[in-house]
Amino acid sequence: MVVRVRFAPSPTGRLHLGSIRTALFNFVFAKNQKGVFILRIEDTDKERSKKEFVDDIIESLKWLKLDPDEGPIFQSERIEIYRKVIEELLDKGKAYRCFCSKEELETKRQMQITKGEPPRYDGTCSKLSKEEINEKLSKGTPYVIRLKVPEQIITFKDFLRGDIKYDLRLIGDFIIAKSETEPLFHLATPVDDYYQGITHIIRGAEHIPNTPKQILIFKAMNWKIPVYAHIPLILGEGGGKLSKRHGAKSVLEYREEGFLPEAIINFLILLGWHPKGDKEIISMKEIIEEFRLEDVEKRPAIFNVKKLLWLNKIYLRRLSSVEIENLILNDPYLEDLKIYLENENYTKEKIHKIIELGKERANNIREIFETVKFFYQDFDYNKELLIWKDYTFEQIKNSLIQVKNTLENIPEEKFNADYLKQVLDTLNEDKGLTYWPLRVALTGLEASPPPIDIMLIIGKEKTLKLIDKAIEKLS
RNA sequence: GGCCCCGUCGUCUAAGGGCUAGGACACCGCUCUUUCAAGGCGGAAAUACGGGUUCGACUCCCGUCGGGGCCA
Repeated sequence: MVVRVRFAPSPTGRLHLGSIRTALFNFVFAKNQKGVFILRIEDTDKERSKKEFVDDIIESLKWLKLDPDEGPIFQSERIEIYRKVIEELLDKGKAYRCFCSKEELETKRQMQITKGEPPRYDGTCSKLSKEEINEKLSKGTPYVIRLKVPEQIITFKDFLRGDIKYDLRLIGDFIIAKSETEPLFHLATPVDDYYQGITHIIRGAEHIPNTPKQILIFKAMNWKIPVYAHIPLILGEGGGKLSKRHGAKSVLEYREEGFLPEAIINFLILLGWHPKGDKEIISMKEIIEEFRLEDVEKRPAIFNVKKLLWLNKIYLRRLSSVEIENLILNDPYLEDLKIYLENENYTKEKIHKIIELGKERANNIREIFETVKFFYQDFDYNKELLIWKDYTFEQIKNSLIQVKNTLENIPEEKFNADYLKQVLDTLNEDKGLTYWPLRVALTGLEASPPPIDIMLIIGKEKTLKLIDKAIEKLS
């Protein structure tokens, strides 16, 4: 039998890392099993579902290369299917219309709470005769549709956790639809899972308590129950489910910040699963080969940004400057960085070198240019910054003058890394006296790439100008 | 509050009756170095607690505590 799994988000907000991880586990399992990965958009809540969030979901999956084999399938387009199921459930007496008003229900609920009973529907309308129902219908009394829930303990198997028991008496006859054409989550989901031939339901652990309700629909319709596997939640750094409220960023925000999809995938798969051995860096290809659903961790994992940063840095350093350039050129989310690639002061070759220098010091693509901004804009600094160790302004100034004179005498054809190093290294016993003020003069920063690399990019003329500026500051 | 899930370094995890409880991120130190980053070397750091079962428990069972989720 072919494995079929689905990722079924509601388009009610931007997709964050917690959700996309569910998609990733589904995707990886499907590919490992040579199965089918389906995208289903659960948009039955018309109030909260938005087109922009549907686009966000699709774009996020695309960026991370988690493309669905089927879908997107929209629940909002399948109302007719749910209607048929609801009618069948009503016909078979597995579900019934409930005409109780909100006020009635609330009073009953309060009474149950006072008595210390679990608040649940008491089943009044399940006892209505055909005549009573027809009468209420003809009067246009508003109603909802409830499922008849047997008074028993249900046991279902979770692929990761084993048997989970649930006392159905705590649920009561719950509402499965607001009307024949307005199905609720607990109806639409199992109906779709059945009709879309889903074999394995891999979803977040927050759905464990929902599972008995959905299984009841399967049972009422006499359908084969799929395998359920509830993967652990990702918790925010302060504890608590990862959510927008906890400051969880959306997938596409990470994209905007210049994170690499490979790093995000690598990071997320390691939250709850790990390959054999001590491997930390793993490609999608390897994940697909090695993934075993049964090896997935049960305990919730706390989201740790530092590790994501580390992984991203590793993937970033693997890219050549040309690859980084192409990423920027082809990603509309990084469009504003193009100005750095098209700067007329530098040749293509020099821009590649700038990227190379920035890349070593950056966590993500955007940071590359932050660390080498001095190549692109005028800068200023306090003259105190020029001071190396305990040297005086006078000594620093002399050092800079010495450097300047030396550089001035170097012919253009000898202005290369090896020669510059050879000459500058011998100027002072304490190399810091040469390089620190020079570096500050060239960058205005206390932390930057090495001065020789910078000089080769900006050229002799600009270098001398910047040194002059520093000398002037000290005069 | 009721029900459910989960408990190994700060974090992600490895070991599923016998190990000096391993790795990675982060942290600290040393090294390299003009600075930063990266690299190299080293360090500190965990089986929540209490009872069982067993010759032997991080591992199995029970309880407590703690964290999380769902419903209200």
